[in-house]
Amino acid sequence: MTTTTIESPHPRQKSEDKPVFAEVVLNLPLKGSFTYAVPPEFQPIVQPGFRVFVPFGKRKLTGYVVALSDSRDATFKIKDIEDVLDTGPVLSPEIMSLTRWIADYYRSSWGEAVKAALPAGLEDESREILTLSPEGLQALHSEDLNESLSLILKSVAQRGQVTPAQMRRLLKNKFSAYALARLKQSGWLQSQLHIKRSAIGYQYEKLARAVSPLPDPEATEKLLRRSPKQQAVYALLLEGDKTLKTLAEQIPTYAAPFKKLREKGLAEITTQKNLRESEAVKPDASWSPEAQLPFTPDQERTYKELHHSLTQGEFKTYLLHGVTGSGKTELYIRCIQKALELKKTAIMMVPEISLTPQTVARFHARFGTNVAILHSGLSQKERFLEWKKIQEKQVSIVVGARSAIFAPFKNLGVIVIDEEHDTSYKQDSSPRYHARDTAIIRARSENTVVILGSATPSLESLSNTESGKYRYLSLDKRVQGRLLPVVEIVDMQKEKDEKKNFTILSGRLKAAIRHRLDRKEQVFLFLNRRGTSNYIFCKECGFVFDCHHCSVTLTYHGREDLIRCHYCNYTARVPKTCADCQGEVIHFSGFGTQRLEDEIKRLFPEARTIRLDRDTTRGRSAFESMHKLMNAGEIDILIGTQMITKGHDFPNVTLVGVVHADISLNIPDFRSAERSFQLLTQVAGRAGRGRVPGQVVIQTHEPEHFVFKFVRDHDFKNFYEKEIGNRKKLNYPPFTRLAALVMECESESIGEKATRDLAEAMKKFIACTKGIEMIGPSPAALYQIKKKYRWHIILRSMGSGTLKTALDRVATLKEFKSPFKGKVRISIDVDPINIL
DNA sequence: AGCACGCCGACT
DNA sequence: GTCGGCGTGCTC
Repeated sequence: MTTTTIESPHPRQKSEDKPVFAEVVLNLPLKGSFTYAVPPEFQPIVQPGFRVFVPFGKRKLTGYVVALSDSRDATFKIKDIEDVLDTGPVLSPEIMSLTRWIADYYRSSWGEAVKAALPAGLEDESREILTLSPEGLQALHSEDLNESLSLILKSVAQRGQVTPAQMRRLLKNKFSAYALARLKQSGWLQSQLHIKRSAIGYQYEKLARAVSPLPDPEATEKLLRRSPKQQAVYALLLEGDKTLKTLAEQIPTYAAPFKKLREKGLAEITTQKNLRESEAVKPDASWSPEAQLPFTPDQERTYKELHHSLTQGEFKTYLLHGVTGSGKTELYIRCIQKALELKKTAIMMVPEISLTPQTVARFHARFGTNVAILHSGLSQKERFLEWKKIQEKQVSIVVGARSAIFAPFKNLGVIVIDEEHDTSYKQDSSPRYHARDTAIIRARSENTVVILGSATPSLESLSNTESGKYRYLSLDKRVQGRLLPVVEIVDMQKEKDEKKNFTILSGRLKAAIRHRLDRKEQVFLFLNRRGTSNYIFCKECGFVFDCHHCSVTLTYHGREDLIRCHYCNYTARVPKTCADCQGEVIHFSGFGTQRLEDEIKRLFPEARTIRLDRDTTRGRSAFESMHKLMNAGEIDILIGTQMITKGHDFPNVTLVGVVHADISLNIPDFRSAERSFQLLTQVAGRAGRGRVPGQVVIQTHEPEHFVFKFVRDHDFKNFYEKEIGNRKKLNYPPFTRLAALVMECESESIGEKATRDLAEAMKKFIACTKGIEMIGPSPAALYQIKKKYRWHIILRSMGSGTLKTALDRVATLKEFKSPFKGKVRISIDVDPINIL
């Protein structure tokens, strides 16, 4: 379909007397929609869900039509929609209501939420392009100009054309908007509005055509008399414009004669813009679906229940709790198969880092070309094409990370969320939505089954099974009777005191590595590098200082020599001795995978060692080659961060070493124990998935911490009981709801003042509002990120309703709306997953 | 978010 | 008196 043959699936009745207005939302942090008039030529076309190009202030932007109406508020002047960018709605009613919920719940604008739901790069924008006029050029050489004027003129002269944004970047603080305005006024600079059309949604095609008006037949005859080939081509063009492709099909040797025709001025080439079409998915003839794996009785029992809900087509959320290797994926696949049998569609979500070629291959093996894949490794164009496959119903399944929840499916049958506890499901920029919770909202309005799967469910989800919101299902046996790994905890404090071993590796872990190397088995060493802030602990007993009110590890501030709670701002001098045993206290300073690698190479020079983390891994190809090497047995020791703990299956890894478990344990966050349990269980699950039972060695300075006991015993149930008790005692989620206000500012003093002012203003009404509480303000745990200082204020309430009311109130405060000359940025994170 | 307008101190 | 910084308010 080209832009010239616009059709609407539901042509709207065109009425002469009633003007049509469109409510348009924009990808700007602006609440509310804007009303535009729909010019008559667009009236039969435009529907809610269409993208339109609209003038907005001095700019032109892509907007999304959310509603049509025939009346309007007469309080402002109304502009016309300038262009319609689609031939059909890109937003279904389902996605529109989902994005509206996101905007409302996570406090972004509707347009921002819509932007998150569509593949990136679709938006057209206008931008201003500046060029130098002849007078300007002359002035640059002859006139006596001040610095800011001449700098601007020079920058334009140098590059031919510049956008204001480029100029700002070029001249930094020497740039003056005022000077630019004057230059434009004087006519020395010319400004033009260029519309930058997104290349993603369109494709351009070369078109051959006869030059019109046609020269008189006699002249043409004369020109072509002696060249039958040219005549043939020309005759074809007279029938109508031809793409070069069709021309080639009809006359394979068209090129030379066509060139002659152009030289003779009879033909020309133009470019036509078409809406990009996705290539039809070609069924792979050689492909046949891989056989189903037989179910264990456990799986069979679980499936029976899921099957029931699937065939009922009801909204129901299941939490599938199954240890690593218990066959969750096979269950997901069967449920998806069931949905397809029912002529429905399916969304399969996995954490970004689990979306490995292995995972993808598994789905391709079972569903062939019926699967679209959405992951961050795709280019914008590839991503758009995958999205288009879904939109055009060429596929019925999507496998993808967070944004797959917006897959434009109709008739959704099941949404699977694997590793539901994974924190990557929460987007960390606006709109800060949680894909799991968004999935449940979507499922509710589309009567769909949701399956949340995890070996280590989040406390939130598990407590939802207790309240009856979710249905709990468990798979507690590993398929083929595989054994759970044997977990040992090594006390690194003792290692130092008793064995005088001050290196990274304990004697126990070294011996274990040696043993595995001798047996030609593989070793995986895990080091969590997300230990950004320093903490204080006792050298003698390993006691870590934490806040009594918040149960959050206190962070050490070297500059002021203080320790501080990043929730409630409790501050204290660094204690001289340990509160527990009077021992000497020191502060933690970390080491990374690089140092671990050096150490390993020194200790085991003969072993083939590879390190995989953000520094050594660029792109997915590094993963793939690592994977091949591992499975070919070309690597003995793999050193890595969290990146390699998911979605990879290494059957010959029999030893997993967690080098420094304390890092995740002491992240100043109330969820650090839960995180650590999940992480350690996950990492341990990497050991011994083949025939050989696995061994796990965890090194820590706090062997007494309750998390380790439960990790060692593979005891999720009791971990949950213990941790949920802690949460209840301290009033944390899932017993309460949180929202974090995050202030960011380049100036420390201004930011501090703005934060204090906002907190004061909030205190006034929080104090007299029931069921809501303010924690902080305090400097953020990550106090400085990219030259910006950060603070936060946490709001805690009993229910999400109270929280919403309070946030609505906050949004009206002038301290929130215009925080200090616009230098301070305030964002709201509802249901924050990392308060750092 | 971006952009214009308008107020005020600083200096050719 | 102009220049240029910066806060304020608006965008259908």
